[in-house]
Amino acid sequence: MTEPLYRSVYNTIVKRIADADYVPGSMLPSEFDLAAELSVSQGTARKALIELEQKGIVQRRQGKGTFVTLRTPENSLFHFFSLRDKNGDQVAPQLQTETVIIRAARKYERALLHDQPDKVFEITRVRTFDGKPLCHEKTVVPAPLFPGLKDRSPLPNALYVLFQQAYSCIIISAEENLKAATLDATLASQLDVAPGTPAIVAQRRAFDLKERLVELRTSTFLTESTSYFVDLN
Amino acid sequence: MTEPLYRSVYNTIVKRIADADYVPGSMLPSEFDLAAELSVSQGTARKALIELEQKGIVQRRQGKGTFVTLRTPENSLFHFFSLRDKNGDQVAPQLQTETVIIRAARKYERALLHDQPDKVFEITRVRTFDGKPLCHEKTVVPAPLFPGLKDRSPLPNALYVLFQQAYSCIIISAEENLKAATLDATLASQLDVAPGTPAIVAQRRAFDLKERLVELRTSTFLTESTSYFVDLN
DNA sequence: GAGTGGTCTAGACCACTTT
DNA sequence: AAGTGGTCTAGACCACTCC
Repeated sequence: MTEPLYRSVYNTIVKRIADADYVPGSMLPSEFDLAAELSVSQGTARKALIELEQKGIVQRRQGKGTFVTLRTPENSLFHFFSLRDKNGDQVAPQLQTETVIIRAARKYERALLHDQPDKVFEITRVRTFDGKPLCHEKTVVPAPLFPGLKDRSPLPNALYVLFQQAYSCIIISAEENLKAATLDATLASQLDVAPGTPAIVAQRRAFDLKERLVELRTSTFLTESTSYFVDLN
Repeated sequence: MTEPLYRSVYNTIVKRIADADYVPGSMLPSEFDLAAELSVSQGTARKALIELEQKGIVQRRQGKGTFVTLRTPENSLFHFFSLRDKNGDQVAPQLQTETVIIRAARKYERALLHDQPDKVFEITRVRTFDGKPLCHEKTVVPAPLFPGLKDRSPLPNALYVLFQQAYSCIIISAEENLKAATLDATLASQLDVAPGTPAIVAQRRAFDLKERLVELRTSTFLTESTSYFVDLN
């Protein structure tokens, strides 16, 4: 075996979460119990748990236990919505409008998304902040992964909370590619600004616990009173 | 003592790097030697070293040793320049023009920068990629921290390499706030595009090993053939 | 072969949370 | 008081690098 022991412990726990043996918000067995069950030392179980915490898959709290990360509107925002206001505080936008349709996947969507879906849901939303439109989002997800999604509209503000609670799909990480653009007439009118207003356009790819690409999202942000925050390390 | 032992080991090592007892590129004492010297167990020294590696301050290589991170043009680019081309590959821009001046610090610069400098160096550069202008950067650093900087012009492509080698100032982390804008006539002509072209404007704050804010930078990126990549975790 | 970091163990004690 | 994770120790053996 070239694979370290703690890695197999890690993988075992990931599998159990993916299989809903351990559900979000619940407590994992203690380090001692996990170690005994998997026939490793407590230190080895601990190392696996620490890596799981660093990946954001579990959360550890001294005196309480280790818990499967529960996506809440708050932490979902914190991890996956990077706009800050002029004071550097996180922006909490409101949902204004939403449309959900099901349609055939475009060729590139089929090629990229998990399991090469023939059909996808397309969720289009406009969010506001301080009473003014702030961003336009077009989210595309594989239809087979989220049966009945359309019937749930209006969807909650934080999609990833729904994905986790209703579909056991836990979003762990995402990448965005940003470009600058000027708004065309259509988008400008939806965001209630003049055509030609500059905006940041973000192309997102989001991955779940099994490292499957389960979402493509195009967000268009106005940056007059907010900015997109990036931490470089 | 509320501070854990490994943290004081960590701080001791950071201090030694800041004081140039350990210089970039050189090997630290082994875990065993550090532990003996500081009267802790090997495991505790190890924990400090692992944290230093996660912060990017040292690099560990099995069989070889632990080394103080050396900023090279390559890794400096990798960590602090997030533009990707259409294939998702890192963009390596060339330097086109550069001006360095020394001037009085503006009020907000004096308030933000380390040690509230009265004078600052302002470095203005245009970078190209594939033969075309790609970005305009205005970098402001405290003059007292970088004596004689102006006389070194033309500065190397990667400023942080110079900061480290010539001034023992090791940049560890940075934050950027991004906005979208349309270029005014001046910037547009410098980047050889039409006025009104959309661009991403990034306001950077860079911090060194001692967590001092030592640089303010405003970068203006064209995003026609590149995009600004962000990893969300 | 000698020296380095990487993995793994077994045990101790501390700090925090809940009952 | 009991149970959790957090720190710390002391030791073993493995994998990799260099001479």
